[in-house]
Amino acid sequence: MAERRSVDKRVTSHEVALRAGVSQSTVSRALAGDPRLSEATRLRVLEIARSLGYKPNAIARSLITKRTNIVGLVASNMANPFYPLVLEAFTQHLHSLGWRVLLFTAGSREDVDDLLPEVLAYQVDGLIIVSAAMSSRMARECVGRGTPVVLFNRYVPDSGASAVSCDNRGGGRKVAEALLRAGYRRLAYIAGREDASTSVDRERGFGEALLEHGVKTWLREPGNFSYEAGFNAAMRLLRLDEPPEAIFCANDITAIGAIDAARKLKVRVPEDLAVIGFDDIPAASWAAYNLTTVRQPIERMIEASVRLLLGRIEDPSLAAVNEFIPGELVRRGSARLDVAPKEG
Amino acid sequence: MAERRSVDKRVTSHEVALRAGVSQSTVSRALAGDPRLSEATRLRVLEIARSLGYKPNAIARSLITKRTNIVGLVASNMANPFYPLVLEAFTQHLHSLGWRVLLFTAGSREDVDDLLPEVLAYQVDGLIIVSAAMSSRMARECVGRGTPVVLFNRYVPDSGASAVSCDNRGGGRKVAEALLRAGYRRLAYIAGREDASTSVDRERGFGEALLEHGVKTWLREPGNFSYEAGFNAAMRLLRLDEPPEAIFCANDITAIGAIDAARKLKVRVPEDLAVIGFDDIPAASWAAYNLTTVRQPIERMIEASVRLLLGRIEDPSLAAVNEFIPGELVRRGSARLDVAPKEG
DNA sequence: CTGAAAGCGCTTACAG
DNA sequence: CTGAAAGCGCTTACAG
Repeated sequence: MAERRSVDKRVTSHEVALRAGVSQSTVSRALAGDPRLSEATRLRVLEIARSLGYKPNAIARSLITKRTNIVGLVASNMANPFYPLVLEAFTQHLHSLGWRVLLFTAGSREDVDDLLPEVLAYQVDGLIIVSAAMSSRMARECVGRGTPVVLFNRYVPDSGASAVSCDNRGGGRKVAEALLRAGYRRLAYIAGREDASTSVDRERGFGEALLEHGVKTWLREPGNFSYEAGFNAAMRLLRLDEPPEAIFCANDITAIGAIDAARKLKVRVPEDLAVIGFDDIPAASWAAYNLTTVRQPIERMIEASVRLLLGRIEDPSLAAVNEFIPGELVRRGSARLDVAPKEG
Repeated sequence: MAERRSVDKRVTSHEVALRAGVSQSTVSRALAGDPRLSEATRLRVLEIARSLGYKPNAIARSLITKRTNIVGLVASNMANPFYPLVLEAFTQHLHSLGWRVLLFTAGSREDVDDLLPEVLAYQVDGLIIVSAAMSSRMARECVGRGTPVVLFNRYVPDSGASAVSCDNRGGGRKVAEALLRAGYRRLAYIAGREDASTSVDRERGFGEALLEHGVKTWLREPGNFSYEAGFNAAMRLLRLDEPPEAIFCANDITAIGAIDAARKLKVRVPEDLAVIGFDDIPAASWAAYNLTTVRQPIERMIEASVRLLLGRIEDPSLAAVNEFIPGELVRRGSARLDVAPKEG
């Protein structure tokens, strides 16, 4: 056997055909399960394919079918434990449906715009963009090539992209109403990034509900969805001459930082201060925090996103759709929502 | 314009060639930056390509070059905040080098084995498997097709796969030695999954060092790397007639659960109990936990993994390599390592 | 029921 | 400096 072997020993349908004594087309048909093939040939080809470890080259198939069965997933902000959960749920859901995921990370709309041409070069059949927007130019580009887009926890009206989001505004309202009902009056909001619709919408719902109930003013601190921002913002709030009785935070990590700041200042939670977050990440239910929060319905949001995306991949004539899925207020120990507060 | 337009408007090199009045090969060369092309044609072609929004089809290119520039990344255990960080670092590092990431999730060796044929069908140039192993059969399969594999925080000797891992055994030793030096004697280990080399090696190093210093026995509880497992295991340990003075946990999440259990039982950390973790996830430095832990050097581990993988992609004759990178003991508030404990 | 052939959109020797 | 042609590994009309 002085025969030269190529370095890479990937087996092709031609080799299978050779050994099976059939044409290459027949091999292709056997693996595709074409019903026209005779049982005998099909079994023989399959057996030989198996013994050689043959699997059709998905790249070659994609070129001819013009379908890669790949979804591009643009993720962001892995420092917030909510998003790894989203990422994992997306990949598992898509895999179970036979799809592959090409992963990218991008923090801002600009990153997304820079990245998208690279993603599109790989001919992804669809695009999921988590928690980041895109320019209308790039949105048009996607529409132009017929690549459907779903925005997750973001929306860009008239972009041609579908969007699935937690009802952040409604969530903010629920928090405001629960706090008011429990007698809290002096309230504060610690924001996330100002360019994030999640934070903006949560704040908007919160403020609207306060106004509707006659509460005209409240405190506000900027933030960026991080523990440190929550810690520092709460420090500033709690050192005020008239500190807030309750703080609503743009997300759970921020709320956790706020709780630690309160403890550092010997402000008791919930006796002296109520803290409410948004997301319901695993740490929210850790005993040290026991955080009251608005739970984002991850499973429903993922399910809706995938349904909308695959629907438009199958039928490109479908219109873009926006879905807002309500979150649920999860009552734990960081706020006394069922009784009037101490001085209420 | 009653002309029919195809649904998908992806532009090809042929269209660019047509408009530029050159051959399709010339378009390909212009975009590849072939130096033989005249400046004039190159610029003209590039300008037309730009105006049409043309980008070469990476799938077609891959078919001919037999290189996809895609790395398959098999991730696991997103519930442990350490791994999203790893995932993000990998994608960013690979992207900056011009590589794409095809993402899969798998919890066990069996999952990996089931998944790998799908990954390989996409002709990935290399494979990174995070925190899970693979059968030697699949490892052989990868070697056979010339697809290099790097295992991250796992190793499979003689598999042909490279491996990069934190020096878990050394980390366990450091913890044991620091505790003994500080005077702790009655010690415990809360394990992770028994099939995880990370947990096994940490425990081994811990036990070895104890034995070498004459400590012959210690307590042990099973676990699974989760908060709940840490909480429950610590509950059992602390209710013992002679509870441990210090608990070393297989990872940070487990340690955080253990701290919360201690607090629930009014056992003070670190006064009555030292708790030490492994990973140094962000939550380890949250004020509520202030966890002493062994930091895994993520950046160095990622850098080494990518270097080993790409090295073997460029030169398949390179041998598989195992690298163990030392972790650093980060001293925070959950253990008194610089003084003898109360009753020491 | 099966095969020969075309073609997906590129890259890259081979010519000139 | 540029073009015509082959070919990557498939799928899928088109024949028979």
